[in-house]
Amino acid sequence: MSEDKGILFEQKLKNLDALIELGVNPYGARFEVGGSIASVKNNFADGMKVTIAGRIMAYRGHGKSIFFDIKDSTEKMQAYIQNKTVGEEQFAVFSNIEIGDIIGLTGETFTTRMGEPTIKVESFTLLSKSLQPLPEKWHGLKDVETRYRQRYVDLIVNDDVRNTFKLRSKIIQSIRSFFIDKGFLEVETPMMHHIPGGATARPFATYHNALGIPLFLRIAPELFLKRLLVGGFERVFELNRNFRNEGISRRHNPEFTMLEVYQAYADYEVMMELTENLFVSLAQEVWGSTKHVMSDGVEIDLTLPWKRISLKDAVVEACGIDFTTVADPVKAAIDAKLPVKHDMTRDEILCEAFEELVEPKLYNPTFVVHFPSSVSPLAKSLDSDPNVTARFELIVRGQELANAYSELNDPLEQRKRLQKQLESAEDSKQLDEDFIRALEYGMPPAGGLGIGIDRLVMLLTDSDSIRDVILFPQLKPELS
RNA sequence: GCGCCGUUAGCUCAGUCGGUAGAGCAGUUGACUCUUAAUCAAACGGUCGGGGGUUCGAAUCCCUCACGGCGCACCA
Repeated sequence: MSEDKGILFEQKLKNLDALIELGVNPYGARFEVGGSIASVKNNFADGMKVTIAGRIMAYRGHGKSIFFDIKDSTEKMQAYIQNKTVGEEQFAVFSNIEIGDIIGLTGETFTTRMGEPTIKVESFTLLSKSLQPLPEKWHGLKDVETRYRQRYVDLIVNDDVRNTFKLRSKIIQSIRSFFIDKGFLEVETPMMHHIPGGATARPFATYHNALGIPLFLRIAPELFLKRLLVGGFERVFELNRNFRNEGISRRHNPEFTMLEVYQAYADYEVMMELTENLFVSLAQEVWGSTKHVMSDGVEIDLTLPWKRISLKDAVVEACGIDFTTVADPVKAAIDAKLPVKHDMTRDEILCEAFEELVEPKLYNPTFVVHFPSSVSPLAKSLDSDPNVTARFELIVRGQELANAYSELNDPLEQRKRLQKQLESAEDSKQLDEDFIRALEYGMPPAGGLGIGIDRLVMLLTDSDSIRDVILFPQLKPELS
């Protein structure tokens, strides 16, 4: 005995031995399942012969008969086993089977006196013996740490968690269909980058032994997707993981799922329409409506059209200060009790004011447009005002859910902007020369869009934490 | 990294003023052939997150460490 797994584990090992003693293989193999429990229940009539498989979730023994609940990926239902139906020998085997075990069974449906659809077991096979005790049947598993660390237990026990992840899968599938139906090509670009680009986040660093070079997990796929525009793919999207070496919070996981979409000959306004249509179609699918009352009691209304406001106007509306023209922006910001530093630029203060005063209060979807060019190095500036860009952020429920712009396709301007950004960068960052070279071949004007999928799923499934929509969220190791 | 809160049986939770730890469920044994949070009976189950301190005595007070939650910071 190398490890003490507790008295319950020992007890279950004894039950396992008892089964082996009776000639039962406790870890069965392939089992021909006749159908799901949901299909049995949905087509229920007395006298049907059915074969199902699942995990035993509850057990009510009555001496010479036993009621138990069995659950598969679709649903839970009651089964009934009697010694006279299966014989004394098999009944003895079954009395060593317990909650948590996975079995397959064949039987005939009937309805109990209390009206419960039930399967009268005629034969059964043990498919997997469980050695760990399941959480309590009534209160279930609540401890969030255990729920995240041992998600498998969370999924066994908590149906709402299971449903959230089924919905997540459905949402992602719908997003794929939405873009594929519109002629977009799904592509996969590198996750390991020589030069991390497309965002300013801190990357995870790794090393390739055979090549002898450092590599970085991508912080965004943007620069590669634009290379594909240069290559002649006019509509592309990528739906996959990004990695950012930053703090973890209710809204941040180090690896998260991002959708990036690029459409040649379009612009940021086309991206707005695309975003609106996507969100509305997802809301219809998940909520059955464009409106939904969240668990905090506040209604989210995604009905079109959505509000549009410029960053500058949004800030003026919130605090009455126009940071783009005010004489001393630092002083004005300090007077407005904004947490600014003395070396911040006018644009940075404007963005700070937006994040502090505007963003948290935008509950219903709002396109905030015209971010300063200085903070948007990959976006095209407006012809009418070169200080701001053809860019929007979509804010819903106080969170940024999407970011899009008319892509800067002027290679000379792009080089200048990236160089300027490098000057202010803390650590030694490099300019992605190949990206510039690609632009020099000519990239069609295009609209580009990024959507944080985890946050979108949070919205649609009414989840407060990103950990509730990521199956295995990042935690510190549990070694104690 | 900082602040606040939390960690008691496998699970869900009590634990009073500092006096030596309890319940329900699960598990074990026994009874029971229509139960469904089945019921009844008995026995079992504890490193009170780890370590240190104060005290005659610590789950309880203090320090420290670990992990988690929330907030801040970080994050175009």
